[in-house]
Amino acid sequence: MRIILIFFIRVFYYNSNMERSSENILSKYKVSITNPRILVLEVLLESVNPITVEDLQAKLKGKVAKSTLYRVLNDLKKINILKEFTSPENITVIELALEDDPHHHHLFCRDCGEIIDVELSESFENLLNREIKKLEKKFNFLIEDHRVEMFGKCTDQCENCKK
Amino acid sequence: MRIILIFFIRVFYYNSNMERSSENILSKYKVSITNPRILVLEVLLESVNPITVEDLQAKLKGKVAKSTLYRVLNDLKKINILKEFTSPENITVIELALEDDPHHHHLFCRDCGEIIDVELSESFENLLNREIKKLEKKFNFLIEDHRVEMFGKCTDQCENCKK
DNA sequence: CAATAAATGAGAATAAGTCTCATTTTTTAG
DNA sequence: CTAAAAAATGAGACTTATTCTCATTTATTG
Repeated sequence: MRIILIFFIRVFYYNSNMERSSENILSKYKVSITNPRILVLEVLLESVNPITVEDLQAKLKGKVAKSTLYRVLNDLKKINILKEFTSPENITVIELALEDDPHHHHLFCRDCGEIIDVELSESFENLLNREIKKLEKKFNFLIEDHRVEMFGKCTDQCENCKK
Repeated sequence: MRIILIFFIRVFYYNSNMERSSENILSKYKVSITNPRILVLEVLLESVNPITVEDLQAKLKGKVAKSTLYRVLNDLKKINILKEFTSPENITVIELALEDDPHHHHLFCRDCGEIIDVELSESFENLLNREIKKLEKKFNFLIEDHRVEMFGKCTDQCENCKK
């Protein structure tokens, strides 16, 4: 009994960490495990919200060459675990999107540049999916992905905007 | 009576054309009326769907200098009648958004790069607005604008994708 | 552990967009 | 209608984000 329990604890522990370690992510997608990739993934895993390439570069403190950094980002895009989009000021922003990450959208502050991940209600997503089905018929399109972006100002809770 | 009728016909004719001529748009927003601005606006007025800066440049056939083109685009952004966004391939795309233009969203074809303006149902927009109100409270945010982007493939109706 | 394949770093190259400044065009005021 | 002032333009230099090249290093495979 005790042995069985330990076994399950191990399995659980293993799985819960599996997903989130850089090495495991890379091996899961059959991408060779290299230092720059690990370092970039570590920064991205730590980031709660999307970050700019500039921020990422800063957090890497020169440990990864610029050319390599962009190459790694392209590698991650290719295996479809990195999403890239653009802020209202046209700055490229990236975010890790692992398979089991929840579907979400983005809220942009025009004043301080902060980007917040937000989840919309299930009923909203359902209605959107129904709208999408209508559009697929109307335009003879196959719609594979969508995103909702919202723009505004964080009124007082953010450090930058308080100024 | 006849004179009154002619008067109203004139007023109607005047107004219905007013909105859509480059000169009238510029004077409405108190922006000086110059040739480059007229030319750029004419191309944008002709475009049913959003276009890339490259396409715009091509349609202007060298009649407007590159620096001027970007300046004019920035002028139009400042008076808030030009919207700018980014395709999935990170290409900047622009679209005129005059006051009385209907609220709409965008459908992107990943294969041919086509971008289609789409309107979503009123009930969808209402629900989205309710979601936005919830987010404003939750994040202490003032949300001023939103957009929904959908990505996929036009399956057979588009000239480029037929290939 | 050696051979092969893949990835890296450094910096050159590219491309989108901005800036500068002398000239031209537009607006304003008389 | 015209002259003076203000604003916009064109040409090309400049900036900045991203990609490319290639010699060297690191990972993978057998």
